[in-house]
Amino acid sequence: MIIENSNFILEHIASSGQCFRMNKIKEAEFSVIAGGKVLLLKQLEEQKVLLSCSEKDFKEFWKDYFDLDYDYEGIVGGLVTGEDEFLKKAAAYGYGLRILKQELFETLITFIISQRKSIPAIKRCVEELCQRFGERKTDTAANMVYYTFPSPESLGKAGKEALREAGLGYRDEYVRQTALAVAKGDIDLDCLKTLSYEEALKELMKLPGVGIKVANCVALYGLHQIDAFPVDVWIDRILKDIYSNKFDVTIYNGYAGIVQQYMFYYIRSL
DNA sequence: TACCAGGGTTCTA
DNA sequence: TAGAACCATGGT
Repeated sequence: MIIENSNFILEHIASSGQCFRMNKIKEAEFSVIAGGKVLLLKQLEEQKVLLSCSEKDFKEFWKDYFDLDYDYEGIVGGLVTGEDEFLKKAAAYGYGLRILKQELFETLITFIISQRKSIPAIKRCVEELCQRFGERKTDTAANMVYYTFPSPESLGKAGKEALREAGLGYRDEYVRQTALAVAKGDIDLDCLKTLSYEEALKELMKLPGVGIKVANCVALYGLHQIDAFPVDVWIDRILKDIYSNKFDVTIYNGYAGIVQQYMFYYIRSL
């Protein structure tokens, strides 16, 4: 099926460092694995995308996953015509970026893995985990064999050696213990969705390997707390070098996380 | 070959 | 309480 939507550029979303299982297949064509499904996408025009799924799957899952009901055009347009010179350039450069609504457990584990790793290394590591501990599936429409993201149970009972072989390094125990906590019900991920931003951060940071930065990424990409503003080494450089540590995030109340995403994407291109 | 990566935890002063 | 040291591994 074909959908038309403004501010939806696959190239930018796939390389924005918020999801690690969206890959470029060839020019303008991408695959993404989420929710136990695989989807192929092709950018036909700036506002036109071809999807391999049925209309039913689109309505029930992918539309929400790509947050297609939210008006990014208004926000990004506001930044482009705003007064902040850096954000003007960032918004123009990253036009088409959206904040995905990813599954909570996958977001939690992948961002625990992300610490002190480059994006290509994270993607490789996540794929390795899926192949070792996920479920093997075949999609006839996409003509693809793929692996789902592992369940909390399968990661919780994974051996330390197997996790090391997947390239987790010292994060192996973080992943195992966190997966175990979810599997045993020591933390109720669904319950996090009912909490405020601050309360959710507090709960997330009780988990091993989850500090303030990872918790903010989980809040933004997994809980869709759109005001979350994760500060990693790149954002930290911007706050210091561009804004002399005087950046006022409260100006962007209601969409700070989107601002953060455009900053991150732009600074990495420089 | 060095250096760095969407950091967190623990130790030390 | 703030800052330094340490952690394992892949990409460039």
